[in-house]
Amino acid sequence: MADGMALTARRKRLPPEARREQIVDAAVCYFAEVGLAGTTRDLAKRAGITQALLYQYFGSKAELLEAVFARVYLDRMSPRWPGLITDRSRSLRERMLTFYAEYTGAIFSYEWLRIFMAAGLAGEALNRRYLDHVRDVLLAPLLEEIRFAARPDAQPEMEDLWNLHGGIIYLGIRRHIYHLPTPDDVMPVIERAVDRFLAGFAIGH
Amino acid sequence: MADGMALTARRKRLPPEARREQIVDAAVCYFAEVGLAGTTRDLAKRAGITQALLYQYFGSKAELLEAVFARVYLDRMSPRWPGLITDRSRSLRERMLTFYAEYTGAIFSYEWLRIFMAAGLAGEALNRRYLDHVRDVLLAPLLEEIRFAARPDAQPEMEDLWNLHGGIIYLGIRRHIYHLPTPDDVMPVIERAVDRFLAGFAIGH
DNA sequence: TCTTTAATTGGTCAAATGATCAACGACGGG
DNA sequence: CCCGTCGTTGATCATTTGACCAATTAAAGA
Repeated sequence: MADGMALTARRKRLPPEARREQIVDAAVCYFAEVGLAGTTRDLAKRAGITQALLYQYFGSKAELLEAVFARVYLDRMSPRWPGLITDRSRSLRERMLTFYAEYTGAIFSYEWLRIFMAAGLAGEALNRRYLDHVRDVLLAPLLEEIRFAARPDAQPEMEDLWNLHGGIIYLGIRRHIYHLPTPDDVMPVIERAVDRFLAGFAIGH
Repeated sequence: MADGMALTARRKRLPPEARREQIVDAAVCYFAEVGLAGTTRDLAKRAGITQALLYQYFGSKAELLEAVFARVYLDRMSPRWPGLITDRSRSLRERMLTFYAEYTGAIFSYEWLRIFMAAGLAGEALNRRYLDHVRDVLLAPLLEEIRFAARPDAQPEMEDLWNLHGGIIYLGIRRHIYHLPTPDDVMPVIERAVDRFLAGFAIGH
């Protein structure tokens, strides 16, 4: 019946840039779901193109995965965060809550968490570079701010900050890696965690 | 020269149970390193046996992986922990520190963490069952204990406990999944985290 | 020592997979 | 309306991989 309609949908011609975008989009979704060992054929089928076309835009599967990594990580690290963290015109608590609201808003996605974890297991250097960046650009300044606000006899270490950070990230891991039920709104949990953390270093609101 | 010696080493005949054990041991190590998509041939090579021999002991790769999961998870959940957690003759802080010392001692291994994470990504139901067990048998009783000790106006929720738990587990993830440097001794970090947590609910030592 | 048992192996098959290429055909320019 | 460009496709190749089986041989019992 609708045969004519369905058949006319085949062989759509796209400008290279648009096609490339479409492939990377589909690849992000596909590899997040089935893991980095997913096949180029399944990916092509899901993207509605032929497998051969993938190799028109990417020289190899590894090259395609590079594009996937770039897409997933790029622009998910807001350049505003370092400035936000060190803005002493706002209370430290307020800064931390705003930061973690935006940060979890950026990375608590099915695609990001699963591809990041898969890349970690695969030994991709990308993860270490990313987390080094998190430590140097976000956590280190934040540690400075907390130390500045904390009593001299209760100074936190970087490991304490990783502990706070990990407790928050673990929420996303439970949700997207293990498929366990988690609160729809993560902010109340994060708020309490930040409050406990700051109180632990004798920092009031 | 040493040819005779080297050649006599080939084709060692083992009793089935011992050979099976050896295969599972090698498989745990191998799959933890390369991921669950590792090949039976590489595994066999590493185990010093032929690939065909794997199929003498396991009907399929999936069945072998089942044995790997069983090996990794079995007996890593001590039956002593529930009793330890609810033993009110000891201080809550002491119980929590003892528990997390033993718990991290049990699961902070390269093999456990990586296979557990890979299984989670692969969608194995095992992970959910394991974490449900952790919640029901360990965290739920622990939550009861903390609520008992906490002030009525500062009662923790399960999500707060997951937050503490996650912050601790994240240490192992950084170490074994992301290969990032972490403290050799995790207990000082855990001790401070537990202390902040308890203080947050107005529980003294 | 001889026989029997079964643990182990080399060889092989079928399917899956990454990668390649000649040919097709949709689109824009003349 | 025709033509040339190039995005796209179907077919195909070389490996890899899970799985299987007949032949081999180490080890135990008579």
